[in-house]
Amino acid sequence: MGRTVPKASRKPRADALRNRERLLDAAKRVFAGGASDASLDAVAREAGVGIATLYRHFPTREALYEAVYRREVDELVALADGLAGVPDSVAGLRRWLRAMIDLVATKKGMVAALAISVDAKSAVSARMSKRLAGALGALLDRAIAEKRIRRDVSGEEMLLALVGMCILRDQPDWREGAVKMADVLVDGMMVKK
Amino acid sequence: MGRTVPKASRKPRADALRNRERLLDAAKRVFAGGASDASLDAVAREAGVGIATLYRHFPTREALYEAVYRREVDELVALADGLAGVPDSVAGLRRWLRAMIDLVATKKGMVAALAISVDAKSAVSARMSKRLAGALGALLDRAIAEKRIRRDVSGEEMLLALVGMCILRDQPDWREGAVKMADVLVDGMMVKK
DNA sequence: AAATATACGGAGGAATCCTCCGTTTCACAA
DNA sequence: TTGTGAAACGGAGGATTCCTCCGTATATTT
Repeated sequence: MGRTVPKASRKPRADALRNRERLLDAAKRVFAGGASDASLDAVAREAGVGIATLYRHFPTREALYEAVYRREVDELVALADGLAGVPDSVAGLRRWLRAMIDLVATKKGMVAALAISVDAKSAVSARMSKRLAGALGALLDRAIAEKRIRRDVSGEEMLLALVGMCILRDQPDWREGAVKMADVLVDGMMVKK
Repeated sequence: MGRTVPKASRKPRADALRNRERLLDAAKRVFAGGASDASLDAVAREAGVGIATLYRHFPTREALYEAVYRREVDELVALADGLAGVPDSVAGLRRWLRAMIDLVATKKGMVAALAISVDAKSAVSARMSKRLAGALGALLDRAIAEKRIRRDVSGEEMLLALVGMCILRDQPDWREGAVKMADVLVDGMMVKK
C-alpha cells in the first residue's frame, strides 16, 4: 500500500526541453518543402542530436508531425471559432476552406501528415484531423441550421475531400485549382432554391 | 543503308514471359488488400523468382503498378467511350464516376498507385492517370458543350479531386461517402438555371 | 557534495531498396 | 541434333532507414 503515486515528480530537465525545441525546429526545417517522408535520422542529424533522443521525445513519426503542426491546427480551429460570428454562414465556410488550403500551400508537409493521420493505424495524430473535422463541422452545422446547405455531409467527410484534393499535385498552379474545386464542392452542397 | 532496324528481333524467351506472368499474379495477390506499399522483395518471393528478375521486368514500383492495373484502366477508358453515346451527358458523367469509385473500392491498391503516379517524379505510370483524365475529360467536354456544367474544370482536376477523396479512409462505409461527395461535386459543377 | 532519477548518444540488428555479375537457359541456325 | 551467343536468371551485398538497447553522462534534489 502506501504511496501508489510514486513520487512528487521533479522538474523536467533543462537539456530535455532544449533538445525538444531543437528537434521541432529541425523537423520544421526538414519538412518545410513537403518532404514529410524525410528520414528521421536526417531530422536528428539536423538537430545535432542522437537518434535515440528523437525517438524518446517523439515515439512515432506521427507524434512528431502532430507536435510540428499543432500550432497551425490551433490557428485553424481558432479561425473557425471566429468565423462562427460572421453574418453569412456559407461565406464563412468558404473562407475557412480557403484558409485551410492556404496553410496547406505553405506547409505542404502537413498534408502528408494529415493523410497519414487518417490513413489507418495512427491513433496518435488522428487527433489532429479530429480537431479540424470538428472545427469544420461546426461551420457546416451552422449553415445547415440555416437550411443553406444539405445536411448529409459531415465535417469529416468534407475535410477528407478537401485534403484529398490537396494531397496530390506539385505544380505551381496547385492552389488555384484547389480553391476552385473547394468552391465547386460548396456550390454542390447548397440547397437549390 | 540497309536495315536501321538492328535485327529481326527474335521471339521472346519462354521463361521471361512465364516469369512476367508470375510476377503480375503475385503482385495482384500481394496488393489485393490495398497493401500497395508491400516490399518488392515480398512480391518476388511470392512469385518464386529472384529479386533481380522483378526489377528487370519492372524497373520501378510504378511500372509494376501500371502493369497490374492496366486492365482496369482500360475498362474505365472503354466505359467512358460507351457513355459518350448516352442521351443524358451529366448522367453519363455520374455513372462513370461511380464506376471509378467502385473499381477503386475493390482494388484499393490502385488508389495508392494513382496517387503515386500523380505525386511527383513518376513519369512512368503518370500515363495511367493521363488516360483516365482523358477519358473523364471527354465526358466533361460533352456536358460542357451542352452547356450543362461549368467549363473551367478539367478532367485532370476532377480526377485529382475524386482520387483524393478516395485515397483516405479505411472504414467500411467508405464507398457511400465517396459516391455522395462525387455527386456533390457534380451538383456544384452544374450551371444554375 | 552525494545520490539518483533522468536524459543522452550511438552501436547494431532487421528490413528494404536496388545493382552488379557470374551462371544458366533458351531460340535460332547449321 | 547440336552448338552458340544473346537473353534471362538468381542472389550476394552495399546503402539507407527504422528502431531498440544499454552503458555513460548530467541535472536536480537533498
